[in-house]
Amino acid sequence: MSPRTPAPRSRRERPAKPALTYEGIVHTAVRLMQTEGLQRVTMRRLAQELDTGPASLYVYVANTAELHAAILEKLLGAVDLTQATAAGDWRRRLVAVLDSYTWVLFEQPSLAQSALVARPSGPNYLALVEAILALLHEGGVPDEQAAWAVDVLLLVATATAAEHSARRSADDDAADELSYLTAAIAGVDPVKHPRTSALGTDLVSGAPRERLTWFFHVLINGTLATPRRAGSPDA
Amino acid sequence: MSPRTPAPRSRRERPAKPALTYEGIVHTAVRLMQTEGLQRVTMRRLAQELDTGPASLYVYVANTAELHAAILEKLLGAVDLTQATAAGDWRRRLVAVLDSYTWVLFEQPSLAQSALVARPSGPNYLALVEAILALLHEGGVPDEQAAWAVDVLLLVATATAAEHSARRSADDDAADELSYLTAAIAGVDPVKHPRTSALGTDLVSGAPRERLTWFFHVLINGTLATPRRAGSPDA
DNA sequence: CCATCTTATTGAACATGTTCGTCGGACGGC
DNA sequence: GCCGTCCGACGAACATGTTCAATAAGATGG
Repeated sequence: MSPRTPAPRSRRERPAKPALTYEGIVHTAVRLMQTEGLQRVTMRRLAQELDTGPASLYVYVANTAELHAAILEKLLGAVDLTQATAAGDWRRRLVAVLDSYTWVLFEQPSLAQSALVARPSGPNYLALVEAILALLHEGGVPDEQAAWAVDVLLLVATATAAEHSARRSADDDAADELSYLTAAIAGVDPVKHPRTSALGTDLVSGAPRERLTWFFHVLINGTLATPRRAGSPDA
Repeated sequence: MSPRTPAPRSRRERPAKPALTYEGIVHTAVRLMQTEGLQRVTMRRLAQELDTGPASLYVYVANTAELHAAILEKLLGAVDLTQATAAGDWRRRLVAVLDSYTWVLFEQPSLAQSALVARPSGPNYLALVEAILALLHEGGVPDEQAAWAVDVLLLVATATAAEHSARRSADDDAADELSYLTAAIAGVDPVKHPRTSALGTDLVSGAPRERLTWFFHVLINGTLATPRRAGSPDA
């Protein structure tokens, strides 16, 4: 807005600046993301927006990953948790909640990446955990298993989204198949790697979301079938 | 080796330089990692080691993540795949292979993080995939499900390791419990979040490796119980 | 044997994350 | 009301990833 910073005099002697706050920083970061895109939400750009220097932010935020995790936490407010208390099959409702979570992540895959190393722990995240735990409880999953199940469920969802943070080629859809993996599988030696060769492109095929839904069902079924102490139910 | 670059004259007019190669770059990167630690394996440091500029590396490697993924691929040579063809319960052997994989990752968690966004696709990785597929086949897992199961299995292992790339506090073991999550769970409202409150510290307890082993069993059992088309076996 | 073209290479530049020593104001004790 | 202490804020600095236009070397064609 300012047609070039009016006076380059030291910020130190500005009269009344609204004093930095964690909440203020995160709020500004979210707004910046919505207006200019996530890749513009850098420490420096954010500091500029707050009319200060980058170093000042480090008093409230440990690093960029934590900042991004804080943004994600805010975005998690958009996750639809109404299914948690709705009627119907609990599995379907649980998958619905997880799907809603992944919608948010797939919009901003690089946030998912940050969330892996600096997990959010704000109210929206806790509400999500609570909803999943309630659904698992409703499904008769023992507490011990539910505590870890919620972990894997969110881990798989988050990691799957994070995987897509590299794929960018926005225009050409055919280009996303140029992955080295696809090429490597195609040129594999059928003698040394019979199974890989037999499955071929099945290994890399399938829409991401379809896969993820299957993953969720695997985890739910597996949780029901796997007590904490013994490794497998029939071993 | 050179006791301080003898002559700082332009590299351009050096006589015979061994010509950059992808293999050479990765080999040097691995050596550098073993001698100086992973955090020293930067584009600039690596270029310096190869007596060239950083830009030259980008002809062979797309970015740092891909470089790190290439390093991991080399390290995967240490994964013990002998269990794949051994005798005994296939589940136990499958978990043994996956455990061996995670040992490598837990040594260098930040490599796991890179591997999430830029998956390795070299011979060692393919051998690992082949081994897992063979074991799933031996267990009677249908091909369609096996193709996706190998994906989740490796995803969970990799993501779990990546989660640990932040935890650093090498000396004080008690400090790793200062995670915001733990605090958030402790101070949760029992009325709004009954399930979370009930489980309490169970949500964050458990040795990482014990958890991961349980995850593996969940995935194996779940894969056996979850066909590709229908969501759940009893729905 | 020379002209031309392709391609790897490179130096320089820019934006970023993060740290450090210092400074200034606010707050509490007297 | 004064002073000393403490802590947040800040400017500057350094290392990093990544891009780009220019250049040299080798291949190709005549």
